[in-house]
Amino acid sequence: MVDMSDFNLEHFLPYLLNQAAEASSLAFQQVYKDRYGMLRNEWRVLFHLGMYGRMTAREIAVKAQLHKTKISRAVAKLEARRFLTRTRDEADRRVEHLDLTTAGRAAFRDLRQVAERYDQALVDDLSPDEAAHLRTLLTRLAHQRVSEPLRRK
Amino acid sequence: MVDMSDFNLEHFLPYLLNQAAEASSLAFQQVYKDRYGMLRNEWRVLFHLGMYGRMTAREIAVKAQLHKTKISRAVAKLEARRFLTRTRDEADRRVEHLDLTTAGRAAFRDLRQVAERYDQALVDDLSPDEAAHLRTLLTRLAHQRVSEPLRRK
DNA sequence: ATGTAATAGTTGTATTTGTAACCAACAAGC
DNA sequence: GCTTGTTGGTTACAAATACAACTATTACAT
Repeated sequence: MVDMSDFNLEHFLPYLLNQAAEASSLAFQQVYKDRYGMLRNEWRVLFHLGMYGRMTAREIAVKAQLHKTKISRAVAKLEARRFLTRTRDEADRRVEHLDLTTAGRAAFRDLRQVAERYDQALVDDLSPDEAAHLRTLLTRLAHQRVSEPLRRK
Repeated sequence: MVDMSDFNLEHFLPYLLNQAAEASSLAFQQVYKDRYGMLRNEWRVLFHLGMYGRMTAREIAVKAQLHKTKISRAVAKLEARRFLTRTRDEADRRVEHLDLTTAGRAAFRDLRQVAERYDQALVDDLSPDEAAHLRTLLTRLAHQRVSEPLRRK
């Protein structure tokens, strides 16, 4: 038999993860967009600074696994909207340190609270163990790098 | 205590799902881009037609949860590259039926094979039960619609 | 039959993104 | 010192996306 395969698109992990990511981000995205006019990358930068305090663009890029141009643009927007300030490092003048302003911290706390409840709602019908396990698996997938099995034939 | 919260960004499901989706798509994306010059939506349309046979744009949009403009553009590109053909429905002349060409089916089979092995590699260090459970949870998340807990305060 | 609404699909325009090239500051070798 | 390479961050331009408005066709109500 030539065309034998039990592949199922609906079960294909990259596809499934994308669908789940998309669906689970949708309503939350609406909140930071409507309340603060933020885009995804701006929200991410805000949360990194809110969670971890002062960071440089590069540190955020590494931690969030985002390209530096995305950070650059997100930072510019957040600065324009007075959610953060930049401080040039005097020892290494290439680097700039980013800090949330009072408004930035307020936005962060507001959105964090939304995120917290939203996350809770997402795992509402899972047992705590199940939810924890899910997060563990996803964390592993998020850091896994596959390259071997893609060579031709 | 004013600013009390045990929220953890790295555990926030929408964030985690996005990271996992991004990471798990990366290498596969490289393949359909390099081999066939396809974008994500084109790959998705190709796979829907490959998996389910003749469909209309709207049917794909519903099944893949994609906006119709994305489908429209992906179909146009796939048609230009001779991976599919359109046939106007004579009974309802608004509708067009999409079919893969021979080249389209060949590309599909090639990529499906890659996808199959790639998926296998992703769950390589999971037990079959664990992998199945993961897919079940993700499927549920992909279809879940949360809206309640986002109202302010 | 005729007017109104709904549906399938496309297109226009403003935003966003991706990629590469870029600038400025530092580091290291000679 | 200079020259070469690296790093932190920005910018330019092409490509991709979102959203609304659009065309064409069908359905439905009167």
